[in-house]
Amino acid sequence: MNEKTTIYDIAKALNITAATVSRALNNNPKISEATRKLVMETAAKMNYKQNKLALALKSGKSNNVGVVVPYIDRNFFSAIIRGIEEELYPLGYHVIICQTHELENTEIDNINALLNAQVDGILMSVSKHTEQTDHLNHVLNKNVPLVFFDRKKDINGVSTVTINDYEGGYRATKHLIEQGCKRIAHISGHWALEIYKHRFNGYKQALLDHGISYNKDYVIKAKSDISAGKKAVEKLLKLKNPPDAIFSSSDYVALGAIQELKEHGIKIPDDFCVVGFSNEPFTKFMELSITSVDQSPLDMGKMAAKVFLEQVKEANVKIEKKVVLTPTLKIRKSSSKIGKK
Amino acid sequence: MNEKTTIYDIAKALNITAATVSRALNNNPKISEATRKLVMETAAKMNYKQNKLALALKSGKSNNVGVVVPYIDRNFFSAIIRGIEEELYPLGYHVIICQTHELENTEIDNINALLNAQVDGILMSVSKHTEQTDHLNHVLNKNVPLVFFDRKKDINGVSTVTINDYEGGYRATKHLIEQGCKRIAHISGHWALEIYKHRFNGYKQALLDHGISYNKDYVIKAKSDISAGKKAVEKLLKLKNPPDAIFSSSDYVALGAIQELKEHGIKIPDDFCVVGFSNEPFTKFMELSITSVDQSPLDMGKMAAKVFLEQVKEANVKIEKKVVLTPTLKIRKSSSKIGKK
DNA sequence: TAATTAGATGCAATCGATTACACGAAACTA
DNA sequence: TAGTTTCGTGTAATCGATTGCATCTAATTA
Repeated sequence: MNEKTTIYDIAKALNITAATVSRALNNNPKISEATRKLVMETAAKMNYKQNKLALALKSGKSNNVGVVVPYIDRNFFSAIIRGIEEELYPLGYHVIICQTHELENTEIDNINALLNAQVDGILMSVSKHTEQTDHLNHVLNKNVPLVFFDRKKDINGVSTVTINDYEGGYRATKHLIEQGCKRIAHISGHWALEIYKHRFNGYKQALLDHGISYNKDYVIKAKSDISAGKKAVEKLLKLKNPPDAIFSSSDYVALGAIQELKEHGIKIPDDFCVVGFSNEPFTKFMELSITSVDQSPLDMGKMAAKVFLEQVKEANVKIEKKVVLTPTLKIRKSSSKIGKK
Repeated sequence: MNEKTTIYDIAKALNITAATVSRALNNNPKISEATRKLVMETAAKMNYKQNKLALALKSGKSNNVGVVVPYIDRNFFSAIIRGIEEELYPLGYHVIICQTHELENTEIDNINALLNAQVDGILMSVSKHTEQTDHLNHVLNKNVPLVFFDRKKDINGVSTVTINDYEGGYRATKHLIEQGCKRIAHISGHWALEIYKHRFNGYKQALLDHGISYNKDYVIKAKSDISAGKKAVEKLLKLKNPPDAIFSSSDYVALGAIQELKEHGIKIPDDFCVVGFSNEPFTKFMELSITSVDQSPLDMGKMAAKVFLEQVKEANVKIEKKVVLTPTLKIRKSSSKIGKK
């Protein structure tokens, strides 16, 4: 029962041409009302479904977009994907998802695979370890719309959707200062990603703007996981003049830091405040909920999709749009000295 | 610079036929070594990339599989997707993701869209509110391999990958009994999903097997969110003889329950034990970490992919495979009366 | 009534790759 | 040397839908 109805089957059944069937189904005005109705009914009766592949081959449009992220099972990225999907699905697009695992080669493979699959566009967050840009230029040469979100490379003609990481760092730090913290440390990430530089810059500027001098010893670069957070705290506590607060560029690091601080019997937020970054779901769920910078990933995804759609619309014009979203500070217990009940 | 090389371009450049080029690229033994080499080199030079759409149309295989889940941004599902991807990517498949938001109509739309896109198979977890099965039978009629994971419908000829929910419920409950809990309540989910029935059955049987009588008042059906957990606890605590433990079919409900219990000044795990289900990441991160039943979503995804691949391989034979994975109980603080340090 | 025109449909090429079949030339067999 | 293989390529159809151009009929116009 391999039921597969094509326009030829319909044509044969009605003793007309496939061309006529095609026109009728597409509401071409050249077709008589009678024929159109007849074709429509027969198509429904025969359970006809348009073969998108044939259409794609003919039109050169696959109605698929590729989304490339480091990991799919991180809330931040899956929420972005969800945003993209919500925006694109109603328009008939499908989303093909790839993960790079932060590997440059995997990223290159993915991009090539997506191009072979004739996707109509690629939305991506570049991998931490990507240095080359040949594969990205290749996308542009093929005239396939490319949009970066969150993590970007500076390539001419590519639109980006990011958050203002500087502002995020600034606000988080300012908040800690307002809580009365005097010696604020910062745990950063891999500086190959400029997002971490920006967060650091915001941190530094907030200190200076409030008359606090910047102390190099208070800044640590670390991986984005719990154990890195623990190690960082160990190191910080050994300083002559240990800090009384941490602004971390990662929620996982913030969590590890908190765990380690507790081990040392340090009371949070009374004696030590902690702020994370990303607003991962768990930060809210903890008994000692963690203050964090929200990146509104859902909006970021939607915005990236919209930028892509604009590019599709204006295929002739070269658009280079830079959308910067403003992050929000979610203040929770881990940094709420003031106004504690 | 719209560089798009086809086999015809290569053919023209070498003054041979596209057929020969195609054969050379596919290592057809009928082609002379000299020609093959020449074609290969020219293809590389001209930056040729096979058009998968044309191939798909010709072969009837798109090398895309559809994955349908209720939500993409729940760890359980995104981890499954990751598992599927890891298994299928190396074989050249791409994954097209759809979410139903638990809506039957959206599910139907998604399935139809995937069929139109000529996917080679559909892997799915059915929506909570799906009652019809027409759209699913339609998939089978088109001879498109269908695999259910986690949530299934009983349809003849469809393979499934699930966990043994009964066993999960049984082990969780047995564990609570071993901790000395006497009055164990159970918070279940929407019984339209048989997974919840099975977990309940496991719970009930564990009680009976250990000489504890089953008390209907201890069982509450609730949605899978935090507030539902709070409400359920409120209700349970009002009973004449309130319970001293909860086995919840959801981690979110377990979390809500714990929050509410704390509000009532009840000490966990000393006076009350709680076990959740799904092993969501946050259960591990809490200071009072939550015991939970792990469903190994990564393995589930991989297994679903493998079952799909088998079906593709044996396209002529009808395979109906039922894989049941055994869940693991992750014992954490929320239920560790014994052996507490 | 003859000529023009609008309306509806058919014809055939196209998108890019694959492949059964045909064919010519070289090599081998008897 | 005539007959048979073998080898390497070319020819053309195919997958399903779209579309510019040609064609035919019927209706309108002069």
